[in-house]
Amino acid sequence: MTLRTDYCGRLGVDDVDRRVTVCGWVASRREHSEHLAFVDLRDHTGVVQCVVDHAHDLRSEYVLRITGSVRRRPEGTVNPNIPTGEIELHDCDVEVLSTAEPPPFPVTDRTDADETIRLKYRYVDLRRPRMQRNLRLRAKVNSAIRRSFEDQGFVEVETPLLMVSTPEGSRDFVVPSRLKQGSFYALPQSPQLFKQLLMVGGTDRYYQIARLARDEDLRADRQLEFTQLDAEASFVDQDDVLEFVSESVAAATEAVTGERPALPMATMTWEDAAERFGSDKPDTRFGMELVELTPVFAGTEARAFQAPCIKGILVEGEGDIGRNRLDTLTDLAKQFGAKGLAWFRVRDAELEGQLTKFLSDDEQTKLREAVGARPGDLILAVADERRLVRTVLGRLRLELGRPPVYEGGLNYIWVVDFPLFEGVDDAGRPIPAHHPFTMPHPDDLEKMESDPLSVRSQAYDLVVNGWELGSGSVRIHRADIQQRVFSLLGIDPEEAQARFGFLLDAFRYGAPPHAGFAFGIDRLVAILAGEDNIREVIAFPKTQSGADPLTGAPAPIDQKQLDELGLRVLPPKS
RNA sequence: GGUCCUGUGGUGCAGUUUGGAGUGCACGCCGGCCUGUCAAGCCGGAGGUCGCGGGUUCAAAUCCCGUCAGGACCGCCA
Repeated sequence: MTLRTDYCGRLGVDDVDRRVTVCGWVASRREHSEHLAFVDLRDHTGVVQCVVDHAHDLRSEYVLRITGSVRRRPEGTVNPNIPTGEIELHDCDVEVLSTAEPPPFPVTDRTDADETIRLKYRYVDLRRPRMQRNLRLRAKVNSAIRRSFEDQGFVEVETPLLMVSTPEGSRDFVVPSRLKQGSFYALPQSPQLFKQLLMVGGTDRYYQIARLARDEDLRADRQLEFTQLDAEASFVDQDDVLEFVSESVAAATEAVTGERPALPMATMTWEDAAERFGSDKPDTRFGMELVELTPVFAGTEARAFQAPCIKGILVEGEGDIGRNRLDTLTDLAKQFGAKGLAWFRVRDAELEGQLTKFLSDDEQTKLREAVGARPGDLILAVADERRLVRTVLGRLRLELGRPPVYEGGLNYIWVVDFPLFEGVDDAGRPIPAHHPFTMPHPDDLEKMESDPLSVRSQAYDLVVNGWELGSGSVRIHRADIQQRVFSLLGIDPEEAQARFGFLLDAFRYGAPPHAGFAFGIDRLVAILAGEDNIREVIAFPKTQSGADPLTGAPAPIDQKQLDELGLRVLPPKS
């Protein structure tokens, strides 16, 4: 026996003449006189209007239980703006279950209060329809993902929350051990090593909706703790992984939007993404692609263009851009590492810009043709090392043309054939682009030692609207290849044993070929919910400085707790 | 670690450029009136450490320095 018979927002004309009981919060009170008042009662399904004859003591956000009779509203008083606008509850018995202080901010979707206050009073904020919608949308996504993986034969396995700290990757959140003072657990940045162990353990197909933590600085799309769909499968290749992940993402999308994305999802090589979009997470919702200009200026007199690589982008209709804006863009380009930014305002017969006097007529004509410029357009170009040119222009492209992340549909795209290494460190050693267990591309194995930077890997990212949703790879399961990668990275056998010994040991006992993936559920849900910030789809998120205004975390702990852990806190640096 | 933006009754904002009385708008709150509203309406009222500290000045919400908090971004996030 529950306190209610119905939910507010679900009542309609079909319920006319029923005597119903609803529970909820006072969304608004419109008091006409001592003997006529309207109370809108809100629960997570919506609001329903209750005609109450004495409402003076029913204030905003009071928690009420109202029993009343459903009737059609009198002629001329129907409210077409709300789903329950055709009916109302009359002849109401009102029970005050709980009184309430006036809320710190309006509990509506119409205005947004300051986020600190919203987070401090998150329990009030969550009453807003938008937040309830986001929570429920997220639950739908989780459930669709689970169903999809279950249907594809994956088994859910939980992995430890307290694990050993490994030096790779992001900074670990660390938990002191009381039983072994001076030793620490780490919260998982990823279940990576455990899921590979599960493959060695014969699990065949594993998935998990995993909570993870990384002690790095926050962003609109990054929290200290976050949620990922994590999956791994044995005896599969890259295409299999793309297929089962695509299937689950499609199922989640369909559960929310009602529309199933076309499968298979588009793929693009990393090289293509870098060349055309200057990014490994290309936003393909708009054009403004990077145009190769190196041949155009092969023999140029212009010093600024005497560089290994020149690329440009066409900004349509911005030929009248002001000097201020150009200076801002130039500053941005420099911030991204460029030496400068070349710009050309496209006029009818000529180009206007700081470099035109150094360019031949032929070069100017070819430049216009190469980018497809028309009078009134703007051309931006960067000359430098290829890698730098790509990223600088890629970022300028986003700065100039990128719509909000949730606009223009869902552009899922797989980026494949990532390089195995993304440059070299100070000691000249290659830096792994993914992680050191990533399988090189079979066609490139020959080049591993001779030209490591050109070796592709069997690593792949899923990107949507310029957001990296997730990444994965085929893993190395052969000791000889693993050994070659380690030695390229300068990790000798002893060190490898010290760092990943338990995984390498496991592989000695029969490792199946395996591959996997993980994608961020916070990001997926945010985009599906039309939010550009993942905090809006997390019930209790943290601020950019990692604080929770509601609970006060992080906070100092008692001396007694420190003593038990054998810890001493240093005085703050001055 | 860095760059930029923001901080003004409970909420959202204007006022800061060009210093001159806490000056204004909307919502909310309290009281009153009001029998068909729906962000009800009308009348009245209360409510302020202009984030905090210091400086300049006859005078600071406004200018300067520092600091705290929030946000966007760079670095960082294999």
